[in-house]
Amino acid sequence: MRRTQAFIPTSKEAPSDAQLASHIFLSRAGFVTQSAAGLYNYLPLAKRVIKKIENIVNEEMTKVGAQEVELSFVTPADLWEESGRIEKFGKELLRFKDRKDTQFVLAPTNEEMMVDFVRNRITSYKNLPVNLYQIKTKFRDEARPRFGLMRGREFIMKDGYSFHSCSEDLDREFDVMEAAYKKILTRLGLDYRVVEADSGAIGGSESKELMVIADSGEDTIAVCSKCEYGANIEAATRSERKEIPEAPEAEFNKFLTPNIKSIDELAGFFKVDPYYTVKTVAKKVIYEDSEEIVLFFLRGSDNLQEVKAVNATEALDIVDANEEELQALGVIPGFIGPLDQDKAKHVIDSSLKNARNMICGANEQDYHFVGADLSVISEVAYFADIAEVNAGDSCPHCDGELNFTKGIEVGHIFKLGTTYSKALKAEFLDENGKAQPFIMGTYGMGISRLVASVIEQHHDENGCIWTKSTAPYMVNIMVSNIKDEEQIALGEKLYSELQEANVEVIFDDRKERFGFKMKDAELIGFPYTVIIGKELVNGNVQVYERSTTEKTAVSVENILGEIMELSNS
RNA sequence: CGGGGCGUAGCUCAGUCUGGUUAGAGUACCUGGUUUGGGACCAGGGGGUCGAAGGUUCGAGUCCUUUCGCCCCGACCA
Repeated sequence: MRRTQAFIPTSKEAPSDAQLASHIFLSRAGFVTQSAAGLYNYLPLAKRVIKKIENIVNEEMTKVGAQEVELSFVTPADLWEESGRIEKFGKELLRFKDRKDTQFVLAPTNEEMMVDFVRNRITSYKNLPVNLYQIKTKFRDEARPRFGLMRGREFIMKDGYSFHSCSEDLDREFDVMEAAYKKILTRLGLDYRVVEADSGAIGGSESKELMVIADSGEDTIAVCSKCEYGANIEAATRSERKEIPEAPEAEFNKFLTPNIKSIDELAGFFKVDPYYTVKTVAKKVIYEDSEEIVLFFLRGSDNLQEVKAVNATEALDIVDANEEELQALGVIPGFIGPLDQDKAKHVIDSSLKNARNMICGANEQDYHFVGADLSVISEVAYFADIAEVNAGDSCPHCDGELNFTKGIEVGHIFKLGTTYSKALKAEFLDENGKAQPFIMGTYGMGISRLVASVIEQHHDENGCIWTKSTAPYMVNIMVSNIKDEEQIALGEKLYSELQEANVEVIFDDRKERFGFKMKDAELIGFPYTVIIGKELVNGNVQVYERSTTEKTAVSVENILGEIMELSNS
């Protein structure tokens, strides 16, 4: 491509609302433009990058036997009613009617569609397993899209679905997909981590997320300092605390604690480690057709992990409870405790099972219990892991400690089981001629988010630094002085030679000065720029490497070979 | 959903509080010239229903009402 003919509108200034490096540089360098909140247009450079990523995904999927298909973007709403997800997905599902007044949704993911696609077409265990995927636009009407391509409402996602006749085969495929996803991210040149995850709105049992490590990531992940363990904070677990603070010694007693409501105040008042206090978090728990106040009890040293709380209560969502709701219930904020708790349904964190020497609310204005022994309710109360792990907690798998880091979720793989096949009555006949629901897995990867992730991980103050596998063009030929006929002639020659050799090359033949064109090349981030300029009098050109910002002189005779070598390495 | 901010040239913004010729700057763009190793300079030029609708006024970018759009913060520890 000749730069004079390319549609690459670069600019010095980013949109005022751009915050992230990827958003700023992808806008400035002429990759994307915004059309509305969370909606972006892809310019030619972005389209090239997307195709590169898609090709790598396709190659790796083909290697493991997954087959590419394409489902309609507009999907009948009744499939979503059939699975029950039309409620669960809520407003994120964009719904509309066609001219015949039939309800449709824009697909945010395609479990239902894919199950419908195979049901009654694959009917025998002999035709299993099968793994089908597509790479296509998805739409989720997010309450608050942000960060450019990172969290758009419309985005490109690879979504894959596998169908199995037994769970062992699903386990096998799950591992195959994990390995394939890792391969893809490695090929893209990304630093990532595979972590255990919550299954969220999709449903299912085991799931893992592929996280690109970046400070700007929206997810917090806990990673072990010693072993491979990593988990999204929503799902992270820990082993029992090893260094336990010295326990306060006190007989069971009710203590006057006027206006002592927070954990800080309580621990300070009794001069104990918050570990020995019981924290109460009151939430309103929302179910499909009802809601109620639930009290969550934790150690004072822990925080409630809301996703775990949602799972423990099997709720659709949980929101804060307000004072009035608590008063209506008859509980006394600040002095709520788990002992003799009969006012509200409650969940107790498993770290409190059989806990002794605890200080907790006495369910009475201005009173707390000291020396409480929770083993008395261990038989009757509902315990669950609802605590968020803290930095420094012990790894659940080894003796390392957990540290926090930020990640961008670019992939998520699930063992779905029969959730959808049962709901949609998608069955096959097994060896005994008996009808069984498909056992499913689902595997997502955010293609447009990967574009942004590459830049989040690879940029400097001057712009993008594309990895070789993602670069829109491998080489940029830059003629320093467009009036120098010798320079132009060499540029033209090299340009056609590289094209001939199938190197993706752009030829900056614009009538601009050296600095202008260099800044532009740095902003866009081509891996290599061949500078044809002042060194030419010595028979040399220079190769500028974007990732190191170093310029190396190469003789005119050797430049073609040098570039071929660099672009293939 | 709750709270806040902003809509003026392709882009980044000033002007709005305190209404008053023809609405500005930088940048980008076009023409000509100079320059040619880090977004250079000189001269000339094109580009605006001031988000939209309604109202107040002799007069509205500016004041009032409505509305649309975009962005940010929040959705936690009893």
